[in-house]
Amino acid sequence: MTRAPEGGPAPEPVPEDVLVALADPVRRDVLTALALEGGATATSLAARLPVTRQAVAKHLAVLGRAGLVRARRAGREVRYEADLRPLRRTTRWMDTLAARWEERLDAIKELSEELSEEEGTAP
Amino acid sequence: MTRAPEGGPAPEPVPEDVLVALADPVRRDVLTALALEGGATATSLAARLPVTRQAVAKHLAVLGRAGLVRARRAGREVRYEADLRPLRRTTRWMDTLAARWEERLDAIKELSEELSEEEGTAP
DNA sequence: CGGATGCGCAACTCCAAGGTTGCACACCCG
DNA sequence: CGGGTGTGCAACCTTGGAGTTGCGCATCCG
Repeated sequence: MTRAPEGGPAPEPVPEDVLVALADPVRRDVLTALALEGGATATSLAARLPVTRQAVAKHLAVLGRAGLVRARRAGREVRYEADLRPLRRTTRWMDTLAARWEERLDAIKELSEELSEEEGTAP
Repeated sequence: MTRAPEGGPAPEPVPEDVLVALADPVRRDVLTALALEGGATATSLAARLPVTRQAVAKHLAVLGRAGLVRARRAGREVRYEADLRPLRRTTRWMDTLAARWEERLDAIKELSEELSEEEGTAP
């Protein structure tokens, strides 16, 4: 689930959501377990984590909102699987930002050096 | 400051701290402003943000704990500068994790397909 | 059929993060 | 020297995130 089927305009997961999702240690553990076991239910996850099933369910909802997890109903149980594409997208987003910022910082540094030269390295 | 001078064993900033730091929108704005202007004080940052100077100071402390920001005292004011290296380190860390997980997921998928074949594509 | 088993929803508690105000101290400058 | 400016620290308030318990409903299986 994680969202009502055909309910709203389906807010696309943005990199910010991924950052929020990964900021929590329990959520990281959930995602790790999901990736290592290739899918699990909220109940089975709660068994190997120090929290209750409901807590896990909430974390899965957050991960789902970030697009990192997809739910699949199988009979009476709900199987969750990890989707790592948003993660990749987020790292690329961060790298792009970092590149832009570094470029900017270099430009500023260079500019300030030029100013120092023009003024004869004045104090 | 951001840490007592010669106080403890100096807890090294880990990728988790970076995730926590970047999970907050105000903190992202602070870091952005710092990168675009090449350094600023808590007061000047508070001027262009919808929060008080003290709030900015707390955010700068969090960013500092993640290693994303360094403080430099200049007379009576404290100039903060962005350090993007922890950011780069974090994206690489995340990419490595993603790669490991994807590898694992592929292996599981392949395994389950083999099992299906052995059983004659049973339902 | 009837008891397990698994989920979802709702109400409630708890605490830390984010934010503010107030004040004292250090510093620069006219 | 004295006022203006910039910081740091501490107390305090408020909100939302994280977690739990309790209950009702659906589904599987002996």
